[in-house]
Amino acid sequence: MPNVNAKNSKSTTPKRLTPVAFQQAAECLKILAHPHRLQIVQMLLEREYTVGELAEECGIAHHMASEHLRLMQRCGFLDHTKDGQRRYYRVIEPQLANIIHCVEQRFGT
Amino acid sequence: MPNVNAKNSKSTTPKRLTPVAFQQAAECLKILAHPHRLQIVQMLLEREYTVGELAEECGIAHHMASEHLRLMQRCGFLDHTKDGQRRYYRVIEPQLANIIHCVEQRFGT
DNA sequence: TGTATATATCGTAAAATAACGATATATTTG
DNA sequence: CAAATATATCGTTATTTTACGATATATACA
Repeated sequence: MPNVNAKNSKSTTPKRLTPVAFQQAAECLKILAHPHRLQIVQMLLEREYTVGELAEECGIAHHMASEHLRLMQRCGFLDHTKDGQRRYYRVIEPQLANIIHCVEQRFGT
Repeated sequence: MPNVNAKNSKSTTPKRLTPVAFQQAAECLKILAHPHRLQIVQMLLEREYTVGELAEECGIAHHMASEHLRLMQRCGFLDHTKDGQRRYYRVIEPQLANIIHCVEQRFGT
């Protein structure tokens, strides 16, 4: 049986992940796997938005948008900047652009 | 305000998705967002495997692997070929390779 | 200071998901 | 045909997720 994940491999090719890594990855993907959260991330990949703007665009209550943003901030997808009463959210996880791109390819048009 | 999703745009750049598309995308991502299913997909991107082989490698009961495979086949991620008692599963959704690559980049090493 | 606005958090109830034992089906082999 | 093997499905229970009203906090502004 070939060892697909040699300990001292110097290659940069993808490797099998540990059970803990799969666990963490699943938790993060689960956060993303929600219609409104996907829409929010897509918008934030374009530019920053406030909680209220995101809520309006998604057609949901403001406190629900706030909750979605809290979840995505907690798992490292997003961060925000305060400006008066407003909070401007933005994407900080680099892989999100690529994942949303996959979603657009698969479900767009 | 710029129109980011012009009806007659000829560009191939990503577009905002419809609510239904976000819904479908979320359902598919939810299927993927499970530690054992992620591991199964990673293995199947390498080559075909039987239910039993996948179950052994993941350390789960065979009937659980069967259930994961059924879910992923139902949403169009996988398909299988029968060979006697065995069923060889494989990936048929093209975007899965890229998504797993993102996961490996984010959670690997 | 009082009121409005923007955002966040809490408690709870409904819905979805996950895991598991038991059982079923299909195929191979003796 | 009977037993063994590989896979699939069923029924149930525990856990997680979701949505929502109510409430809280923080800032702006009159």
